[in-house]
Amino acid sequence: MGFFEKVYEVVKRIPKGKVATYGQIARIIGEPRKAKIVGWALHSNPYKGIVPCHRVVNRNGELSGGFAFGGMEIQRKLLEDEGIIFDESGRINLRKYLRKENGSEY
DNA sequence: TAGATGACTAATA
DNA sequence: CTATTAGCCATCT
Repeated sequence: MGFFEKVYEVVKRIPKGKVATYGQIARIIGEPRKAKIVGWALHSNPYKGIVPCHRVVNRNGELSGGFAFGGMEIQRKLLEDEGIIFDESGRINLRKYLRKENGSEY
């Protein structure tokens, strides 16, 4: 299984109402240095509709910014629908929403 | 083959 | 928390 596939698997496992960082995902997979590659995996050709890219944020708790999957506004709306609150700076409370690394089999 | 790029992170101030 | 610097590595040109 390639690195990309692993990324997709992990992202798909993010529970609703929670988020994960790129570094977090990379760590779960077992390659903490490839945080950037995780971003790459999502940017390149994610399984549209299968991988919840909107739940993946950077370590600041901020969303991707540039292109996402239809627009930043949609992304924010989706997260809000899942119960995630954005602060005035357009960021989310990682303390509360960051997903924990449950028993990963990777 | 080499150099530049980027949906990043950790360390430091 | 913000800003800056350096390290990282698969892809692109």
